[in-house]
Amino acid sequence: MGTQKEKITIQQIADHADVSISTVSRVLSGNAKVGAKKHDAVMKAVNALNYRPNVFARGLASGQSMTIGVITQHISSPFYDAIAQGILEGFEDSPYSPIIVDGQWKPEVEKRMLRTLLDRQVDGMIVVGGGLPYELIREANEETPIVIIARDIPEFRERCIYIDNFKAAYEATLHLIQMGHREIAHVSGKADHADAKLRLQGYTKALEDAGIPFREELVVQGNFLPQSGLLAVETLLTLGQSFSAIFCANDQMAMGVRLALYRRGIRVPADISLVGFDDQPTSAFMTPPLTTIKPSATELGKSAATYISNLLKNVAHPLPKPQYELVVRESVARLR
Amino acid sequence: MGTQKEKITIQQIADHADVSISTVSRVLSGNAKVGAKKHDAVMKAVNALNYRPNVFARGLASGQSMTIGVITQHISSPFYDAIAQGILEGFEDSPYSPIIVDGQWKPEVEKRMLRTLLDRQVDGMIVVGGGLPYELIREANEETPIVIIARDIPEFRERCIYIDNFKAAYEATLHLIQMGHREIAHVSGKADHADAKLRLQGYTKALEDAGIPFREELVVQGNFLPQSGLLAVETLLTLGQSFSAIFCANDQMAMGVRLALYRRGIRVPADISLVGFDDQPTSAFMTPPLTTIKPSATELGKSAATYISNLLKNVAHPLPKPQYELVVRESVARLR
DNA sequence: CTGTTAGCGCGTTCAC
DNA sequence: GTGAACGCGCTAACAG
Repeated sequence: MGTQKEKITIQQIADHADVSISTVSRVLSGNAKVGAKKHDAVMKAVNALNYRPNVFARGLASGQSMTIGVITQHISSPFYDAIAQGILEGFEDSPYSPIIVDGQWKPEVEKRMLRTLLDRQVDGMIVVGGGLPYELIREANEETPIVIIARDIPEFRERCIYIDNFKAAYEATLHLIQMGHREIAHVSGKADHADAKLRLQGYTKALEDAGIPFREELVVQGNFLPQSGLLAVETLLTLGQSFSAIFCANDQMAMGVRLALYRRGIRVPADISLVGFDDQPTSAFMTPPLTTIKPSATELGKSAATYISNLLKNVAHPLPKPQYELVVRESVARLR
Repeated sequence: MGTQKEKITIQQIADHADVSISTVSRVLSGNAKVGAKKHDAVMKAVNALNYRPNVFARGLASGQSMTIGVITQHISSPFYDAIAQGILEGFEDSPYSPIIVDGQWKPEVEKRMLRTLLDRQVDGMIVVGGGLPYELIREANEETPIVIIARDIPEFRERCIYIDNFKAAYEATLHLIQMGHREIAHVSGKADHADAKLRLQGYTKALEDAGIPFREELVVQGNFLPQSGLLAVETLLTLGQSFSAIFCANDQMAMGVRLALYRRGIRVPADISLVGFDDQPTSAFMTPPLTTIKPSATELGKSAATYISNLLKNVAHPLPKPQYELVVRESVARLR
C-alpha cells in the first residue's frame, strides 16, 4: 500500500485533502469542530498516505510527550516485574506510553534515571519502590506529577500506593499462631527497607497480642535474596534455636529457607511450617507449595497506571488502596 | 542552586555567556572547533543555569531520538526479564536510552507495539523473541535498524542473536544418557515455538546418536508454563509409561514436574532425574537444586545492546554468538 | 467552522 | 572561529 519512504507531513495531507494544515491538525487532535465533509476528506488522505504524526514536532509545539516515566527496581525480581507488568497493562488502552528505566535499588542510579526521565519531558512518573529521598521526589513532583508504588513516604502519602505491610505480616504470623505454633522464627528483609521494617513489626505485634514473648534470637536479618534465607536457617540451626515455624519477609528468602531445611533433612511442613510474602509465580510450585501473602502486584501496577492517567486528565479519582490476601498452601501444618 | 522554574534554553545561556546560540550549540554537540575562552564561558553558563537540552527540539532538528526501542515478551517471565535486565545494563553508559514495550507473545500486540516504537522515531530496535512475521521485520528494518534476540529468523540471520538451542538440548539429554538413563521423557514447549522445536530435536538426536530408540509416548506437549509440566507428569503416569529421567524444555515446566512428582511421592533424583532449561534464578533453590542449561540471558541482552550501539555508530563489530553451559546440580543421579 | 501566522528549541547551512 | 537566519513538523492563538 502507500508505504513511501519520504516522511509525509500534515502539509501533504492538507494538500491532498484540499484543506489547511490547521484543519488537519484539528481533526487529528479532535480539539475542535470540523465540517463533516472536510473531516472525511482529511481522514481519507490520512489513510491513503499512511500518515504518521511526528512525535517530536508534536511534543515541541504542545509541550506534552504523552509518555509516562517508570522507575523500577532491578527488573528480574519477581515482585517488581509483576508490578511493571501491571503498569504496562494499565497503559494498554491509554494514549500514554510508559518508558521504563531501572533504578537497581541504588540511589545514585535512581537519581540519574529520574533526571533522564525528566529530561525526556515525561508527562507523569511512576516510581516503584526504591530509596529516592523525599526531597528529590518532591522537587521532581513540581516538574511533573509523580505517583509512588510499593513504598510509603509519609510526607507524600497522598501519592503513595501500597499495601498494608504491617497488617499483612500480622495476619501471616497470626495464621501460624492459630495453627498452634508458638516458637516462630522470622527472616527479615534489609534493615533499612521500609517494607521489611513493617513486616517485622507485624510479626512482633501478632506475637504480643497472642501473649507469646518476643525472642530476639529467633529473628534473623536477611536481604530479600534466596541466599540469605538459606544462611538464616544455618544460623538458627547452628545456634541451636528451637522453633516450629518460620515466617519470611518474602518468598525468595522462603525458597532459600526451604532448601536449607531440605539439605538438613528437615521436612516441611511435618517438622517446620513455612510462610512467605509476595506470592511470586513459582511459589505455588515449591515442594510443598508455599503459604504466602499475595499482594496482587499486577493489580498494584495497573491501578497506578489508571490513577496517573486520571490525574493527568484532571479527573477526580480516589487513590487506590490495593488489597492482599493470605494464600494458604501446604507449607503450613497444625502443630500437634 | 540554579533550580528555576522557567525552562532555560540555549538562547539564555548564549546571552549569559555573551556568545551566539550557534556557538552554544557547537560546544554542546562538540561538532566544531570553538575558541577556548568562549568554550569555557559557555560551559560555565550551562552549569550555572543548570541547562537541560530539550529532547524534542533536538529530535526535531536532528532527526535522531537517541532512544532504542525494545519489544519484550510478557515481562515477568524469568527468561525474558533477564534479557531485559541485560539490555538495560548494556545501555547504561551509552547515550541511548531504551524504551521497553511488551508484546505479550501476541502478534497483534507486537505489531501495534512495533508501530508505536517506529512512531516514536527510535534510532534502533531490539526485538526479543516473539512471533512477528519476517515481512514486518524486514519492512521496519528499512526505517530503523533492528536486532533480534533469542530467536532465529533464517532470512534475517545477520541480525539474530541466539544460542544454539539444538546443541544445548542435545547436551542436556546427553548428560542424562551418560548418567545411565535410557528411558528419558521430554516435556516440550509450545509446538509452534522455534526454540521448543529445536530443543525437541536436540533431545531426539541425542537419543539417536546413543542408539536409544525414540519413543513418541515419552514426549509430552507442554506450553512453557509450570502448570503444563505438572500435567505432563500426570499424563505420563496415568498412561503407565516407564521412565527414569525427564528433560524439560524450560525450568518453569520442570518446577511443575517436580511438584507433580512430589505429590505422587516420587523422589528426585532417587527415583527420577530431572533436567530443565534456562536456569532461572530460583532453579538453584528448588529441592533438590535443578540441573539445567544456563543460556546467560543477561549476557544475551547486554551484547545486543552494545551490538546495536556499535551498529548505529557504524563501528565494525561482529554479531555476538552467546554461549550457554550445562549447570549440573543435584536433580540428576546416576542410574544404578 | 476555517485558513493564516507565529513560535516551540535546536541543528545547520551560510556568509563574515 | 563566529554569528545570523532558516527550517524541522506541529499546535495554538489569531483573524475571518
